[in-house]
Amino acid sequence: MSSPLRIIFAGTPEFAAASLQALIDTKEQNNYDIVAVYTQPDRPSGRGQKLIYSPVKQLALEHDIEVYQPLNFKNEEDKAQLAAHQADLMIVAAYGIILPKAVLETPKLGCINVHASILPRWRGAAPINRAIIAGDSETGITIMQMDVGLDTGDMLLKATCEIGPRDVFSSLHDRLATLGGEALIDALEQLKENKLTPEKQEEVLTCYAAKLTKQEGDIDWHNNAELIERQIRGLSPWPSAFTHTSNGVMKIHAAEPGEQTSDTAKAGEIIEATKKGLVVATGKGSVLITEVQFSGGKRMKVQDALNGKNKLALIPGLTFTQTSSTGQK
RNA sequence: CGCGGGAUGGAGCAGUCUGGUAGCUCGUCGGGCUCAUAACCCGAAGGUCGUUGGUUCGAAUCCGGCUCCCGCAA
Repeated sequence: MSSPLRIIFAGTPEFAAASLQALIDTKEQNNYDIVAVYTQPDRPSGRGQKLIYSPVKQLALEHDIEVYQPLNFKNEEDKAQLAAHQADLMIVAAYGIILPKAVLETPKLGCINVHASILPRWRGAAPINRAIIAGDSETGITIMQMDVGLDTGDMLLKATCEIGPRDVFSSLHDRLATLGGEALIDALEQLKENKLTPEKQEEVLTCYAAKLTKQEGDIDWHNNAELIERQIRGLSPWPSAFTHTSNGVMKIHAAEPGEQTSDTAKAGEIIEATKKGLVVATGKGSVLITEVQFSGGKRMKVQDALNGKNKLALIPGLTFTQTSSTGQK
């Protein structure tokens, strides 16, 4: 084996950290040299005003890898600094910063991206959530050569993964994160041997995974049960599906298709409240809500919620409402 | 100093204002009833009340410091 592959890694959240971890785990045997890690600048987030290090930054620090956090790559200094690493390759995973052409062309082998969907379906920011919400039965990881467009580059390698009927964002995310790391290593090894064949994305099949907004979580109980149930599973734990109860806003973290239906119940009405969960009527069919969270409290099983102070808001016959139907933002 | 809620047996909560025997709904374990059960009946175990200092004859409760958790907002 010749000189090590000089790699720059760029990523921010947990999903990206899994890929970085995979690189770290295999760098000895595969001869990788992770010369720098790029991640978004620390921002005051969370409560208070604490600066939280991104998962990628934390991992990099644990392994004594240099971390860079430029705002963007618009100024020459940042570009020069990037070039100074003399990298062969830059790996980007959920970095969250647009890379201009000049940056993409800086490393000898360019930049490759770990994307959490089977492209060209679900280009963009929230592919995992969108796949669940749309009811896809399969998704996966695409490793691609980046170009100036948003997830439009040529595809190098794909790995698929099923979406189960009970999958919520977090469960699918974790599986994809692991799969992403594996696919990345796989791709790198094949790249070294020149075995990858770039494949163009078929334009007609593309669709974009738009960013999630808080408002999308506001459940319209007039929709049919399947749609609502997917909305709940795809948005948990953030921004999370929610509804209004007699006791304030209630987030809903997990749900399954309901078995019971009622001819008389209005959309949003609680039909049944048992240990198994809350059966709620919708425009068509019902959903079984199994995990909820009230303001100020932790998420909990419906079974537990029925024991405590919020039980009065969960009595059969009461109706959940959507924000827009009651007025106000 | 962004706003606010919270920490009490394994879980969810009450009790705190007005200091004085640790309470509720579940779960767990044992027993009973039943063709059977996630149902019902009887019984039991399980808590230094987040931490620390103070006030008091006496603190879950009043006062001060600290830690952690969560909602909103970003």
